[in-house]
Amino acid sequence: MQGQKHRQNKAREELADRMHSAAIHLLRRVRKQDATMAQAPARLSALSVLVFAGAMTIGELASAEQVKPPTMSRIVAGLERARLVKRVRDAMDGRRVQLLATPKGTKLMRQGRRRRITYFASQLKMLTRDEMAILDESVGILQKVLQSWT
Amino acid sequence: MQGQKHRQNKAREELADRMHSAAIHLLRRVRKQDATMAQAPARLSALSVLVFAGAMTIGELASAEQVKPPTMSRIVAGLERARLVKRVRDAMDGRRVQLLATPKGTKLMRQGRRRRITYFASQLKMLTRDEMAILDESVGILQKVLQSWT
DNA sequence: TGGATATCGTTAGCATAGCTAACTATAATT
DNA sequence: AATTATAGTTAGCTATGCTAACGATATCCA
Repeated sequence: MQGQKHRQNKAREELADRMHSAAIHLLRRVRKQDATMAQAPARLSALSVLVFAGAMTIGELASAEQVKPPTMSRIVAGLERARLVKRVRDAMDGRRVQLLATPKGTKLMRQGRRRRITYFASQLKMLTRDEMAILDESVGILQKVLQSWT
Repeated sequence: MQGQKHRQNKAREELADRMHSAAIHLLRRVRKQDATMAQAPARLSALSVLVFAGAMTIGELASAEQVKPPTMSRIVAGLERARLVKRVRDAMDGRRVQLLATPKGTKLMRQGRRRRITYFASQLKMLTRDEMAILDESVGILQKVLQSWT
């Protein structure tokens, strides 16, 4: 039935719209906590990947961050200047450069993540147990959508 | 009871962490659709507020976008150059400048929003009716959290 | 083997977007 | 009228995204 399909499309689009908007506003809020870390957002995001997923090359990190290589090259240069990561030339392939978070980088990341998450979590105190459960379930659903995204 | 409180805090932090991460990844995906509009993200976001919430001043728009006035001043300059908004001096208070989306701006926004949302919405087709309902409810909860955010 | 081709990363140059400090113009206060 | 407050802009810094062009290294294949 055509009318029903149309209603379903509309429902999906309204939901998509609201989720999109909520995500934007959530990140704007949370981002402000990062100011205490004295590192720009793209750097913190890249460092986070290195700390929590382990060493990788510039190209891999660029791809993980959905950014072009020259952009990642510069982000890494900044992180290196701040002594948060170090480069190690690949012994097998001289073109490749493995990136490693330094102890300083790892420490900063863990502390920062903790601060950001704690801040957001404190805002969730207003929610009931049921509301928390719904949010919890919804994140799982969203993760599934993101994984199979084409 | 202290043990229970601790468990609750931990649950909140884990949830906050997962929501944070999901929001980041969602926006990275959706953002790419905006390329077709030939306007940068901050401009599209500001224009969106003007189109969907109506005319307002630079300061109000800056505050709505959680950005400082000089930043919004420049974003609006770009939108004006592209003839997507126009400025109208406030008759009551000569310091103020009301911003209005032009017909061109309104049209672009509606089309762009449509494209972005349609793209995201198409990814939601894999979900069941129940999963949609959970996401729907969760967005309402998140909106509530954002509204009362301190 | 050695020249062509492919890959990894960097450099250069452009536009956008965030900030603070300092400025202009207008309004409000005293 | 003089002072103070408010709205917006300008100037100048840093950061982040892109493409195009380049150097260095690896790989292919005739």
